[in-house]
Amino acid sequence: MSAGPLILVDGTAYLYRAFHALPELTTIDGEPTGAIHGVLSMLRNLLDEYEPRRMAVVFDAPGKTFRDDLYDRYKATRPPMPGDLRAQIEPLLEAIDAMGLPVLRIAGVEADDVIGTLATHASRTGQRAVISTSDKDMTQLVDDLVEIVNPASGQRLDADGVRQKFGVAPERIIDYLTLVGDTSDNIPGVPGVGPKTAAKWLAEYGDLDNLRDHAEEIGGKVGERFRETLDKLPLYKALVTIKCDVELPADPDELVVRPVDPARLKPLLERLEMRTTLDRLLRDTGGEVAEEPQAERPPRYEIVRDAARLDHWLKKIESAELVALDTETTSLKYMQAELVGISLAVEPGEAAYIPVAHRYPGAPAQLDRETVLARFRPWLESADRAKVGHHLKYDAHIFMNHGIALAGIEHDSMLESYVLNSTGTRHDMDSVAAEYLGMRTTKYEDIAGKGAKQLRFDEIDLDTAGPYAAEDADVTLRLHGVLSEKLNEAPELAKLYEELERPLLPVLQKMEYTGVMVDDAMLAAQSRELAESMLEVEQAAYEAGRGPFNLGSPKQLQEVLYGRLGITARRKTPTGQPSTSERTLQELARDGAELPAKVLQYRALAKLKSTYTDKLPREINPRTGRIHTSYHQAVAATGRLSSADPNLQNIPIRTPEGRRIRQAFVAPPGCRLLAADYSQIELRIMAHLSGDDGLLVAFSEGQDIHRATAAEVLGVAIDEVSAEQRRSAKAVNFGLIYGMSAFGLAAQLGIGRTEAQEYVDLYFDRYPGVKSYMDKTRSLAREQGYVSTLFGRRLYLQRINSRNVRQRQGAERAAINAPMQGTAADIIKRAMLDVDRWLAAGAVDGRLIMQVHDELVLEVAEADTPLAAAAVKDIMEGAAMLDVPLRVDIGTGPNWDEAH
DNA sequence: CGTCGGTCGTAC
DNA sequence: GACGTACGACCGACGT
Repeated sequence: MSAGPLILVDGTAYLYRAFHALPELTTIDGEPTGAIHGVLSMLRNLLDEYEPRRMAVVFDAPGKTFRDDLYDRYKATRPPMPGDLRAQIEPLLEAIDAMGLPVLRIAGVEADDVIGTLATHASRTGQRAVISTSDKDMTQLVDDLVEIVNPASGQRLDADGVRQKFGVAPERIIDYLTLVGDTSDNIPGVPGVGPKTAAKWLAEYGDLDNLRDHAEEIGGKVGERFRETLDKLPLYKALVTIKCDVELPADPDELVVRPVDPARLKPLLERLEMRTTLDRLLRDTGGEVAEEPQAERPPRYEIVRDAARLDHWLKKIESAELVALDTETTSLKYMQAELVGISLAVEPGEAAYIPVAHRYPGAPAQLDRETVLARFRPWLESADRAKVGHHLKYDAHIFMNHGIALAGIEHDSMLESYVLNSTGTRHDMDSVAAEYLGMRTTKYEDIAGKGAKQLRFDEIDLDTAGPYAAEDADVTLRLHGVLSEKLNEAPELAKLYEELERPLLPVLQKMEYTGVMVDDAMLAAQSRELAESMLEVEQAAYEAGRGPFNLGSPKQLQEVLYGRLGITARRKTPTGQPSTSERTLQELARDGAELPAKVLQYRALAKLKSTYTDKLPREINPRTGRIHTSYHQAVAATGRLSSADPNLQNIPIRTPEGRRIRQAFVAPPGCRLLAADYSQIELRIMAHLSGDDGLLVAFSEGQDIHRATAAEVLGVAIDEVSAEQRRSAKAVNFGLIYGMSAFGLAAQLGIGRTEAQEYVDLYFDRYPGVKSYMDKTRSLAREQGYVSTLFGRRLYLQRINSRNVRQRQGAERAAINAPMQGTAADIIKRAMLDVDRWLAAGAVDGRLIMQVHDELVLEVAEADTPLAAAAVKDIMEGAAMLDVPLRVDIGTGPNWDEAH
């Protein structure tokens, strides 16, 4: 057998420790995962520490053991296993097995016994073993070759350690435990005898047998007790003795650590929302990950550093049908990134990296960046030379930074992956390659390090950087091969990709590059005002809270509120803590509590300041004086865009104080901002998709939809609907879009649950088409596992048939919402393409600058504003032909606030 | 001193 | 016992 000890893990002890030591965790759908997290993390530490070749993770089997037969009170004081823990066992075992670690669970005995048997076997055959457990009973197994390590402290116990800790040798631990007993197993031992006495007696008399023979010699009360317990001692001894001759299902020598099985581990840990753990496990095992059978020869990656080879590759790409293209740069921030190198691949397994700006001590000579770009320019700017990339929007930005307008963006494998299945995987290249090629690609972190000492790409050694960079192009080409084939098998999706997502890419690139002008002086002034207000509110809060504390800390607030002030908690967070959420505070404030009101004010101010007025000025590019967000095109499950760095899709509007921030989004001199937003687009889509007559009529007659709903459902005349009634109807309308329950509606409106249910019933009674549409959507989702938008975009719902009620209901709500949210996303994307095309035709001087889900913002030359407003309205309203009209509200102004 | 999960809050 | 989709700030625990 090999070197290195056999590692024996007390899985049951791990499990309980993880469950009790860690906060409760659940997935978004409520599946408990805390213990799984804990156990996997402990296992990972163990693997890091020992890098074992042989190992067993041992768990108690469910059901009775021989000890229960011996002693009917065995473990009788132990509460039954909590349901939240029990539920985690099966997935945990599955995960450990998928990690390649042998799992043992043998009926009729406990984990201790299996471990005892294995440790004894190891020791007898001259092998070392390490037992990882926090259970002191196991110390009886320690000998010259077997030691124990505590998973929490990392403390190791060999025979000497046991002697030090317990005052007896490992061979005497059984006797020791017999005397002392074990409360957790409900073994009383000798009353009055604790660790000290037991150790003293054993030191004096050697072992338990000899001690019994001299029972009469022991004086005092404790001697009496000992003599009273004598007849029970054999039973106790049998109970504390670990059984070392368990019949094992397999040869202990077969407990070999296997490679991780990503195909099993990935879906499981993704379901459990343990992506970080997953990434670590896959990374840790590195080369040991089960390899897909290597089809062809190893890839050939070339680093191009001279003119002759550059010519060679230029010729190659000129004649190639499709070329995979990737750039390496100095930064992820596209507006400040500079080109460091270009990667190309023309056929799978054959790629080149052309470094142009690696700068580190001893860097070899490279081709000059300007020369290379000049040579590449015609090809890069040619619409006839087809390129494929992974996230080419970024590369387009980089070339733009060097004055090159990338054209011929034929394919983007990130968008292909997104259209195929928006939720099955993340869409970064490493994830997509793992998913569709079964490949573990080199990650940036792998070559650049991470954290503060992460290198910029131009600082990375060419011998390291070259193969990585070339691999990116190679993998992109291979991915496109697989993904385009899959897309062609689903014509609806292919169309969506070809006609919507792919053409949108350059439109977004232009929007980002243009950016939006922001008045930083105005934001700075707002920051100062906010700071003043915060100071006032803060003082008032300290007074109300009877002393200062960190207003930004929910935890401290919780202590002050429910501790110091003794307010009764009326709400709990999902983790069982008394809640300090806005809702809760609002309720408390309404009841007259002073502190909650102040905290709410403070929070609102702090949010505005830190997230917006402080943050946005820092995001202004000094070169352009503008903010350049990133629109993520492959993130949202429903097909929406998202915006980040900074997020321009959550700029406040609802409150007057927040709304002021929009005044800082301005048009440059000579221009106006034009904001155009779809009115009630999701409800209109609901009307269209459901075909409900009542809704269709209401919309085609141009009625105020919430008012119309209130009138219809409550049976009042449309001009007699009160504000309160309209508010309720609005909540119902929005609730429907979100797949709401009566419970949720009740919470939203602050009414009783039955009342809410009556409202919902009444609604469905009046709008039967909506009811049947919802039912149909749910059943369709169950049957096919996905739902579709009007334009064929699919959203797969992994959990739609889950046995877990909460998970399933969550998926059902997503199923209801996705067609409406997704169709709206499709429509505005179509509108963006149309508006862009119209702008490109040059009738007006204007640019698209923002998209906020149902709103487009343009910057237009002052003189062109009326024309642009009319045209944009027409284009957007005509972006889709539904059974109800699309309505667009248009506004213009010097800033975003006034354009509404 | 960074990372990460939890909680909260902004938008549509 | 949660009405959908996002991004991101802050806190506090934890690991280096």
